[in-house]
Amino acid sequence: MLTLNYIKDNKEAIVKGLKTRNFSDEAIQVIDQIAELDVKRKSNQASLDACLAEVNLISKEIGKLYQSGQANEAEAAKAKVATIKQRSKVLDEEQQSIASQLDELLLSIPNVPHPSVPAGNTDEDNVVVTPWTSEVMPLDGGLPHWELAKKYNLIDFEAGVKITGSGFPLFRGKGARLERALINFFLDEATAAGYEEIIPPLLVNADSARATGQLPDKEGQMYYAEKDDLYLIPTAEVPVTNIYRDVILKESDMPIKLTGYTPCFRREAGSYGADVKGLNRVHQFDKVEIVQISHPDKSYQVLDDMVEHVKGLLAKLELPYRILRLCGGDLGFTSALTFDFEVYSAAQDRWLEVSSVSNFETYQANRLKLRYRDADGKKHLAHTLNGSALALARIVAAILENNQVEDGIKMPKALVPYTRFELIN
RNA sequence: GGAGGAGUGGCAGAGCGGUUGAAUGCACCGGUCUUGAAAACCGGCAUACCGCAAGGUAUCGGGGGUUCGAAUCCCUCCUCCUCCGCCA
Repeated sequence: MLTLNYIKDNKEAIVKGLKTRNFSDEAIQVIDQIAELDVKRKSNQASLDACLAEVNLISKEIGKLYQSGQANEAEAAKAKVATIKQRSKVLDEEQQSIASQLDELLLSIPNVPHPSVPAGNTDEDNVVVTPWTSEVMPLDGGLPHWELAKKYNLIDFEAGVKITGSGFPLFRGKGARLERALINFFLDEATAAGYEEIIPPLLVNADSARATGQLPDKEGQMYYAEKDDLYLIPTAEVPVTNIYRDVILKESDMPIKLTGYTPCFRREAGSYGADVKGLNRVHQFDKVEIVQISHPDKSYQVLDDMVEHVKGLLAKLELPYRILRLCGGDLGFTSALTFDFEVYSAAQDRWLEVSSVSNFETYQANRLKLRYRDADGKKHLAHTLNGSALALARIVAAILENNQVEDGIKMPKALVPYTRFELIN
């Protein structure tokens, strides 16, 4: 969330940002409500502090009175404290109510979009920044991946349905091998680019989910283990970024570069039909995530680096892709600027989102309480960024569909050392 | 799962109802001394909020309670350690 000070000092910028996100004028009034509540909060806190100070002072006197045997005077002082405490109790309740109202309002404000974020309502309005990049042109048509999966016995969707339910694919044989090859390939590439590999827990507590912004606004997206009050991670971003929750870094610690492979779990209630066919949208998928914690001055350079990294992966996989700059309406709640990567699927004649690379600036860091100390010893919020490098299920779909040759499916060269086979047939 | 023990500042570690936001040591920063360094000595050194400041308030694993007053007593949750049980 945004900090109170930022909101007070940058009202214009926030209002403009909320408009980019298509917030209504009524919704934008929260900014003023927050400012008013904050004034109330300060004056109430001052009164409360004064009360408590008085109680503390008298209590010390009572101690001295008892020690010097002046019990009567002490009793009188106690009575005085009792009246003050009645007042302080009221003030305290008031303060707690103000704090929770303020918190609720603060949580309702999304991140301020970067100036380069285009206006727009839906994914139709996203701006294509890299139109088409591929050395190989895909075949026209061909079979969609769910048919290829069946033909070559790579993915058994029915078995997944029986074992768990719809949206839980079961990979087998060369399909499983391809999945594992991709995971290893992505991790090796990230490691070569200087990212430290992490294997995090797959369940997280509410504090962690809140810190990266999944709670409260995306609660319904996560699987929840009620008995233990834990959430299945929707992305490695959650556990990996939370490593640095409540941490004060040295300036020289940054940038911190982390990568992690995890399965990702998403409830994704709602949509049915062609959009969710096969691997297009599943409840469990594998993903290699890259995360960076950056100095605020460098974060946009870091974002560019991460975009370049993802470009490199897609180039090595010889997949045709385009990059989109997300418009205000499609931008994630916590993000300031996001680039989506989409891979073209000839068989389905559509673009599949395979990566999303974002700069959250201080928005996550504020919830995380992730700060660094500058040369003068002053503390500032760091910037956090992350991106998929890459999301597996759809990449598998794209590789299968785009590499159909007469006698099977040809693996991209870069992947062969990992798959140890060149052809699926 | 059962039985015990423990959680205090960056680390180690005292305090176990009153002037303790917290002794002491180490680490760290500044200074004196020195040609320089070490040693020695002097000073500084938690976080958040409010305040121009002086200063005030809160925080001794989290939450709640008792009390005029809680790091200290009670309840509860969490974490760690030891032993037993179970187990990939």
